[in-house]
Amino acid sequence: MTTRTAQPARRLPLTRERVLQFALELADQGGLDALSMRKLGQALGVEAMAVYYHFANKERVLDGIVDLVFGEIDLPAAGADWETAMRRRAISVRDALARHRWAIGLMESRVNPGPANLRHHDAVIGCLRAAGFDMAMAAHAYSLLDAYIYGFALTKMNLPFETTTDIAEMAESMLEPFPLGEYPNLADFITEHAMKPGYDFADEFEYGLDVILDGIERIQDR
Amino acid sequence: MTTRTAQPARRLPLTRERVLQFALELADQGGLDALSMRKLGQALGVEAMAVYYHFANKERVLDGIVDLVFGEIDLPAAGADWETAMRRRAISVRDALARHRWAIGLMESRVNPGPANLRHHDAVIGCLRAAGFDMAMAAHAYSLLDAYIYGFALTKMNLPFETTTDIAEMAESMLEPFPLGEYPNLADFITEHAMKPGYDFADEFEYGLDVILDGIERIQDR
DNA sequence: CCATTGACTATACGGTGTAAAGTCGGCAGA
DNA sequence: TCTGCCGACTTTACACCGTATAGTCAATGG
Repeated sequence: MTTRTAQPARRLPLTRERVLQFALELADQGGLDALSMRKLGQALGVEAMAVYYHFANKERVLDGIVDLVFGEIDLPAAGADWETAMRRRAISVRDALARHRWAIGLMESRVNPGPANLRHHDAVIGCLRAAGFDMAMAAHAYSLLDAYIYGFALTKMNLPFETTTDIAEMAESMLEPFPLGEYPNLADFITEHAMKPGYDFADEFEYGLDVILDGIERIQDR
Repeated sequence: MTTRTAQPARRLPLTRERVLQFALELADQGGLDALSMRKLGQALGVEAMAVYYHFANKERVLDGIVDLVFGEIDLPAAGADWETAMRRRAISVRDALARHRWAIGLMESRVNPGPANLRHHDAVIGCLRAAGFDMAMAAHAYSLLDAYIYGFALTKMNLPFETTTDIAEMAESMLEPFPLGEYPNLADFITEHAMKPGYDFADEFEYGLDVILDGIERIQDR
């Protein structure tokens, strides 16, 4: 009996799936900075270079976890009308980006899109086309919606506050280095609106989304 | 006569302004990767650590060049109606982000906004308020417009093609690893629309912008 | 039994931001 | 004129990063 049988499978072997799973977890917990090849190796119980046996470079790892995020997004349902389908998809993207804030700058810039990514694009275009959009109009609608969705996530991403009192502190520290009254409209906005109880910037998302969907609908109905 | 007078001012002394000017140039020419403290020092004819005498850390340098970009954006004109003022501002932001692609992820995430940044926000809010928007509606409009503007810049930023033939090559290499016909709608979209001569994704910007402005106007008119 | 090979490790290189200490010329006061 | 200070910059060092290259070693097939 060798020591090998005494400790069978003391470590799971590396697979692409296992690597991506741990990479996703690292990024989710500590942002992209926390996802270094060395830390990834350590999390897997392996040297950093072992990952390079399964992935050509770090960029391919990023490709992989971005496609995992795409896989979490609900595809537009086939049965529903385009407007509710697009609305639900938009919220699903927003939610996925909220769960994976590190992904916001990466989702749109993949040179090697994965299958979930392509399937997602295919389904959205298919939904719009099935609803009677011609190609140009489908392009307009898709471009407009995605710019808004990703842009909202981007502007919301690093908001350094969650609560109303956080906003107050933040605003004060931002305006503090400048003469009082230098930015009267901004000051008004903060005191009269952003600091009001019940205000949550995240609520703006659906408001703007509906403005866009209504605008597209009016053009399409003409 | 010393050698000192023979070579007076052989190097300009460092100032915050000069550092930021060179930092901006480095970022414009080679992206954020090209802006390291060592390269910045080298461009200034100085050791990297010299910059730290004028800036607490690299983040403060980034704060500085982001505010230079904000300074390039046209403030909404006071005289014009809100819709043309917002339209011109949006295009001005789009142009500034096109000149400084590296800035796209940074503009919205500054914890220490500079004066140009704050002045910009103040002017936009002031323009909307002067046009009769109440605070909530001004917040809706501003949030919607900026999400779209920055989102469009983000989705357009890393598009790896400029010409129609580039699109064809790109699309082929993207779909090549997958079975033919796996993504029929996407394939249709590319062949029937994106590859048509005269198509330019950048044109989508103003289309979507007008949909949004019209939508806001209709709400405001009610 | 031996050669091969798949999966991983070890080492090294050039890069990063930045803390800490050292240098040095010009200037203020005695 | 000498002295001590101090602003502006340099030197050195550390811990990290992605990754090229070479080495190790158990399992496997002939």
